[in-house]
Amino acid sequence: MDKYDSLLLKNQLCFPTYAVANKILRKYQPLLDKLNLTYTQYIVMMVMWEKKKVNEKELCEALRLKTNTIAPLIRKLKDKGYISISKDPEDKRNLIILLTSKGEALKEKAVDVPPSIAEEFNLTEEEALFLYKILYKILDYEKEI
Amino acid sequence: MDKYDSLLLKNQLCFPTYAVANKILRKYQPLLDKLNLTYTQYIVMMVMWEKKKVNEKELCEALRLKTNTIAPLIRKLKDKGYISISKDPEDKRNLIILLTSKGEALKEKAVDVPPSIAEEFNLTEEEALFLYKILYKILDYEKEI
DNA sequence: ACAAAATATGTCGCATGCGATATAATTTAA
DNA sequence: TTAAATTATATCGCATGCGACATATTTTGT
Repeated sequence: MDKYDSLLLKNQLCFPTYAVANKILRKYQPLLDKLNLTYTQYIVMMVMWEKKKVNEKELCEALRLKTNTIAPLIRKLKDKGYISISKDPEDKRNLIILLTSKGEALKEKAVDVPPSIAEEFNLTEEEALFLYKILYKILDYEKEI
Repeated sequence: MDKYDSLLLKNQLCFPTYAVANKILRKYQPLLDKLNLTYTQYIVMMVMWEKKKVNEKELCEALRLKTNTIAPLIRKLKDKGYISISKDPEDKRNLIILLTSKGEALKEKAVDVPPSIAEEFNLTEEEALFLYKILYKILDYEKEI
């Protein structure tokens, strides 16, 4: 075991994770082009289709993204008419984000979009399930200090 | 099974893959700051430490990235003095990218960098191996037409 | 009450990644 | 042989993601 072995791409989990994420994005983009959505806009819409109403903090938490990524994003979706944005009168720090009827209607077109990554990349049911479990284990893990 | 179930974040493999990749990047960045490298620059250097000499096409293939991502990147690494770039006299379309001695020296500092993602996120050995296998299965899979 | 801390969101600058397109060099095919 | 196809790389414009920092609002501590 060479002391530099950990510096080989093939010995690092970070690299295939990063490369697979890129590969999946490339797979989705042409499908999402038909909806005139980017991938990030698409996952925002997925949250909106599910929740109908959220504030920005909830959106950040659901998507594991920061406010400085989300803020410009929701403005674009508002411009497209899929969501509305307003201040919460109860607590004016909060943004209330609502799914519009136009946004709701987009859901019909979106049903065709999500390719099953498992099928797309020829994974077995077992592999897909295992992958799913491990990824969420990583996502939910908060290292104790 | 609702027809919209596939539009739930929790039913899609694409989302956790994307979110985990982001999470890993956030984990690496502060460590790489000490080397004054970005993550993408870091994985280029990993290839260079291993191969010493590549052309741009080989780099793109190793990192599964496109030339329009790699091109500006290698120019920055050249500016930092870690690699040299020249035309191949044999075939002037090719770029020859060489690790410099300064780049080689950086390897010493980089040995400390890679956190074991498995340890970092509390995965078992078995989980890490399985994850690794599935990710590379996806990366290497080319759908037949 | 009211200054200080906490919370939610926003702006800025940087570094990606990508598709579309362009350019230069080499290979191929009629 | 030489125009067309292929190959390798570069440029442009767009949409992220992020840390650092700023702003507005609410809560907290004394």
